[in-house]
Amino acid sequence: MRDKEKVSAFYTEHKRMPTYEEMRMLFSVASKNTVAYRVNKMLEEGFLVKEDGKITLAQVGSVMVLGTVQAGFPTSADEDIDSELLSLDDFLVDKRGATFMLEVMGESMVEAGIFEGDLVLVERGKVPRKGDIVLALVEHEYTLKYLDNEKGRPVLVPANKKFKKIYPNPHTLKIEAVLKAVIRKYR
Amino acid sequence: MRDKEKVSAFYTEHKRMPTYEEMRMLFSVASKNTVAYRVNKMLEEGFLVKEDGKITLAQVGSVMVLGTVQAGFPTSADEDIDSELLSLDDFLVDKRGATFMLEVMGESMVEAGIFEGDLVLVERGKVPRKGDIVLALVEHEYTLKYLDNEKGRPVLVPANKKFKKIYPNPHTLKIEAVLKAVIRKYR
DNA sequence: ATTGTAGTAGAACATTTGTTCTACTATACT
DNA sequence: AGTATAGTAGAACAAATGTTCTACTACAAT
Repeated sequence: MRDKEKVSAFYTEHKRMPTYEEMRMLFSVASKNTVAYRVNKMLEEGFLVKEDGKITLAQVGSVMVLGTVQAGFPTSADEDIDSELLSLDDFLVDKRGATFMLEVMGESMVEAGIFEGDLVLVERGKVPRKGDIVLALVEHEYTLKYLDNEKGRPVLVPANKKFKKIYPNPHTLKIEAVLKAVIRKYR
Repeated sequence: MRDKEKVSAFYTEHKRMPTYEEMRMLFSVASKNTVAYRVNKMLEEGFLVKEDGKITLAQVGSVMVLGTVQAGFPTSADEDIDSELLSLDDFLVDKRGATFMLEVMGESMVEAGIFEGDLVLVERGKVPRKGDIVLALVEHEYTLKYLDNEKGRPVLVPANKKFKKIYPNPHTLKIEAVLKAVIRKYR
């Protein structure tokens, strides 16, 4: 395992950068200067960056972003694919503290590709627009529906032909949050 | 904004904990001891933890995990919902460096709730099992299909009635990766 | 064989870190 | 009024941090 991977692994495990002393042990070297030497290289390569005198990873993320499914992996000849690293937290969460994860119950949004058991990320306080999928409170029940309007009145539209549109009382209707993302996790 | 939020915000922005001096400025206090005093409280409350003499956030994450959609938000009377914080990176990525994100092209998996434009997280090197959705290389083209077998021979099964099963040559079939998650992101 | 270069080692160094001490202030309680 | 108590301030502190210096080694190039 190369230095870079060790540093990355340390960061993922401890949620912070290793100190020079810790790197000295990670790299299995005897001198702190050797660490400084290698750290400098990583700085030059752009793998690490220095901000306010503190050394940090240039890219904190956990997934490599490739192109499309059809394109697949870059011809695996060159083994180290150093495309962009992405943090899913940064990618999917705009407003920390206002973003919540809920599990989907029911089949009312199957045609929108939202199945029972899926996880949804919703953001509170976001202004809902027509066409958004929203988490609404109707008749003391929370439900996930498309938001639309007919003649100025809000309508909650399910994405399942078997379900009916809901015409809630505009005054009691409460849009709790707006859908930001759907996540389906496999084993 | 309370201390905790300031520390969290600093962490999200800088990907590291603030030093005492930085906290002193964040909290707008004059003495470093005041910082130590408040840090101690946060340690007692369990908001921060000390590992190897280093202070870190007890929970590094960006989304609050709630129950089901039906349950919705805890009766918003008590405004600060301090349920568990989750990091999507930790949640969705097992093997850092072996996990890739690709964009879905085509409609061959719509019935599995995987639409064109969705993002998939795949893991390389994972041993594929029957029933998994896999990223396979057939006829020099990458494709996303269910993996099954008939009479010991591998079959790639689309989740769309309009598409046909694929019976690839077992010797040339290459399973590049296994599907770990599907992500659909809205505006 | 000599020269050059990349990497390592070990020590010395100035800063900065987190900690600890005493002292002061404000507020609430009796 | 007096007395706790929680919070802040400022200074002093030891320990650890990242940096810098010189010296040594191994290998490659000419």
